[in-house]
Amino acid sequence: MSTTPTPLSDVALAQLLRAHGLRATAQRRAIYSLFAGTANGHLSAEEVFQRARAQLPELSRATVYNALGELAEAGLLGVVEGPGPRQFDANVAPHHHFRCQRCSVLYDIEPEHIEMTLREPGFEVERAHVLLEGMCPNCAASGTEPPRPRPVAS
Amino acid sequence: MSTTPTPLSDVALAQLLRAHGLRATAQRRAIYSLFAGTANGHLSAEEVFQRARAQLPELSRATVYNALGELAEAGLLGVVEGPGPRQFDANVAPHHHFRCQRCSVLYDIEPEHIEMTLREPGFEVERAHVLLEGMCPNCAASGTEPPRPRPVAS
DNA sequence: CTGTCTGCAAACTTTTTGCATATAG
DNA sequence: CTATATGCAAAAAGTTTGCAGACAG
Repeated sequence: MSTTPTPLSDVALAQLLRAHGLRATAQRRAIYSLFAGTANGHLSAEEVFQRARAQLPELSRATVYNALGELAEAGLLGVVEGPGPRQFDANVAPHHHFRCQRCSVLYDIEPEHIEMTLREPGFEVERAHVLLEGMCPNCAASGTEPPRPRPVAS
Repeated sequence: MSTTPTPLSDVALAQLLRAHGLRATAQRRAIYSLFAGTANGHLSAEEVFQRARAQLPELSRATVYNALGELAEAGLLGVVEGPGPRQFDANVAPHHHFRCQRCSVLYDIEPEHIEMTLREPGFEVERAHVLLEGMCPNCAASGTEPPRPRPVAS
């Protein structure tokens, strides 16, 4: 469950970055490839820093924060605010989230799975984000174990 | 729009705090009364600190953070996470929020005004919070003015 | 009185910034 | 070659903690 996820070639990665107005540096490629490699990838800046440093030991936190900000601004990453550090999201399409109160894992919820109608005259809604909280299927299945604090980057 | 909102007597305030297992100190009364005085009150820890210090010059930030945490834990205040500092909310009942992208003001949205159905087997939803973003009636009315940064505590 | 709360200061976490150097295009 | 990005270090912003003294109940 944690072996070599490399669905995008380095070249394709570089093209993608350039297509979005960003220079294709080694750091940005390494950072973005972490997300491109994950289907349902939610990572904090610190997690990105730890993982990317495995490939680029020189990498600094400032660069990680800069790069994540630029990738988000370019529309290549989404941002999920919530308790604890900001989470960056490989899934750019509008969607919702479910945070498990037991294991803290953040799940994507496709917009089709939430039917929503708003009745509020005067408010021009541009975006809607639903944050669901409760018990995820995994934790619901594993009975009444003690809550784990926070999953660490593997 | 900013004059003497004191709908709860000091005594009632003290009783309320004690009823929730908290000692009724001057600091907690001052802090909680800021919220009790606002219908749609959303304040950050820093805003609370600034306003409450007007009544209690000795007040320290640590006490504000402690008190807000205790009030939230006691169920007297809600917490709204988002971009920027945590916001504390006088409205304890479950409800949603609308953040104006122009003026950054956070509005309460009553749950009745959002109809929502979730279809996700396996996930046991305990709470749902919708964050809407767009243009509030005020800003929509005032045409195309430049976006104000963030409203400061008056 | 006694346990809880406060104030102060210091530490901690997360994120941003300034500046000299390195590198993509 | 030049504008942009990086690394480092320092600072900013937000929040938590330890401890001695103060105060509610």
